[in-house]
Amino acid sequence: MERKVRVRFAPSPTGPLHIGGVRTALYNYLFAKQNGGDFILRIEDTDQTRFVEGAEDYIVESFKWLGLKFDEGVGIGGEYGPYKQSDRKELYKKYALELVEKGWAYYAFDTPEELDVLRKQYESEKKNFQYDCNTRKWLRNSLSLSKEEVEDLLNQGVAYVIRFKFPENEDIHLDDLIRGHVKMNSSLLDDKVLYKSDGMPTYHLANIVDDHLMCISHVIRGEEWLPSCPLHVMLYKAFGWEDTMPQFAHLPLLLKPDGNGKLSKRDGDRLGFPVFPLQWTDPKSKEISSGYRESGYLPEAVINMLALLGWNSGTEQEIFSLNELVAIFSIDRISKHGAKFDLEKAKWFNHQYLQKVDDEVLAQEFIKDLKERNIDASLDKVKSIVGLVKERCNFVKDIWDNSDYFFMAPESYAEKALKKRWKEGTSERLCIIAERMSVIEDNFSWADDAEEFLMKYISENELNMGQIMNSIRLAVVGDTKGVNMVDIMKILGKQEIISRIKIAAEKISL
RNA sequence: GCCCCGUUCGUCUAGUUGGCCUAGGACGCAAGAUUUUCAUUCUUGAAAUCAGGGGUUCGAAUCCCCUACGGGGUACCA
Repeated sequence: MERKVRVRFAPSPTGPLHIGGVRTALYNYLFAKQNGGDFILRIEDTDQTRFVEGAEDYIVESFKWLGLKFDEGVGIGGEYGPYKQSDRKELYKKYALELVEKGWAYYAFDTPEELDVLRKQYESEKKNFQYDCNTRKWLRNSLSLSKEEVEDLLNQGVAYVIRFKFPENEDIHLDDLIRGHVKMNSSLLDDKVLYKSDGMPTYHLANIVDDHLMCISHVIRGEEWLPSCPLHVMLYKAFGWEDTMPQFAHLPLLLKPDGNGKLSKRDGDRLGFPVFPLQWTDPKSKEISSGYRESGYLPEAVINMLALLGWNSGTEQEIFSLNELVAIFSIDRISKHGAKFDLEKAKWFNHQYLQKVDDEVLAQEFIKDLKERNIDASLDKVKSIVGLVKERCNFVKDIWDNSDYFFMAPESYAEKALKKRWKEGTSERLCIIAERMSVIEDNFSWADDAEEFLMKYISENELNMGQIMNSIRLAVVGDTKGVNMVDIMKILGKQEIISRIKIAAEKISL
């Protein structure tokens, strides 16, 4: 029977949400929506020592910004709650005990310190210590100790953990939606702790219990879980839940743009791009990590960029809206190898999306930048300026560099441009032009009339256009950059243009 | 060390049932065109002996084996 598709994104609130995590969530979302399924947010906070203040809110806020909506979960609710594992704490012990009873798990009384000593000792002999089918025979657990001894220890309240008991020499098979068939031998696997001495389950137990209880149909998660997947498969078997075991899909990781290893927080700071969706301030160190949102990325661009990092549609289309992605996404087109993050391409995506944003929206954003520079300008004016310059921008914050001359007269003139554009006689000629232009009637067609006049002036004096227009541009803009000269004249107006020309003619002497 | 996963232009990738691949696209890069400037845009180009070596086959990027390299895991972290 076809099961309803239900997937979950299950971060642990140990800090800001990593961009790789966002991609995992995105793929879950796309898969769920494509199949008319549910997308669930579960918070996995079973490690109390790593809890970070504000991380949970950060996660919720991030998805809000990205526009990925959960159907169920923390902050939303749903029939299968609670969705935070610390709120489900009481539930897990029963399942751990069930496994002990069935002979799939056992109590272990070894302290972390004791195990640490063993690990070090093995290491010094260039061997690897593992709590497994061989070593458990002589370690302190309910398999090696007598029933009475175990009961005594339990009654005395001695700290214990519950470990999974891997059968000896058994091949464990799993079919991964991305990797295909994977086989591992149980003798190589260690008896993972399922239930910790602090009364909390580990990831492995909580994950399987919750996925089962929440009727999860597909587990789409990072590749770092692939090695422990055989344990998860065995847990389903041990509980007798094989029939409803979810299908697994292990995603390749996001890698550093340079060098090796997976993308980390440090790389972002080092290479100048965000690794987190939103800016994050570490509550303890107060260290600030940049976010996509604060860096000026549009959520749609981030989504699109992430979707194409390790997946492609098989067509040559690269720009996709969320809904288009939902329609066309497929797990079997996810690549198997890690992907290096590409900052340039990320910028390109943002450029594409910035062009689609309405001029008025852009203008409103840009007005905030202007206010910070103590510049007041009408929305209408800013709107037309934005319309002219946005195609040269990747981000809203680029607008200023491409339009500053609309808001202030040049204070200096670019040296290189001067050398190239300002020849002997230029100043004198511009004086004449300014005089003649001041006669032109100052109405809505002023700029066009001015252009017409300039053309005539150029041909009458047998000059070439570049000489004149470029020197005017230099006078008005202060550099060789800028949009079409007539458009600049239109927006700046007659008085301002003439004044800037006169000032330049005066200031610049060769 | 051991286990698992991977390896096509600098980067993201197409290539999925071997032949239409003299390996395609995108980002970036270079050149040219347009723009009187800068940028955009457009066109063209450079860029992968398909990690290397062995097989299988009439034929392999595509199948098999080995090696190398990369990634992940190896916690009472997730």
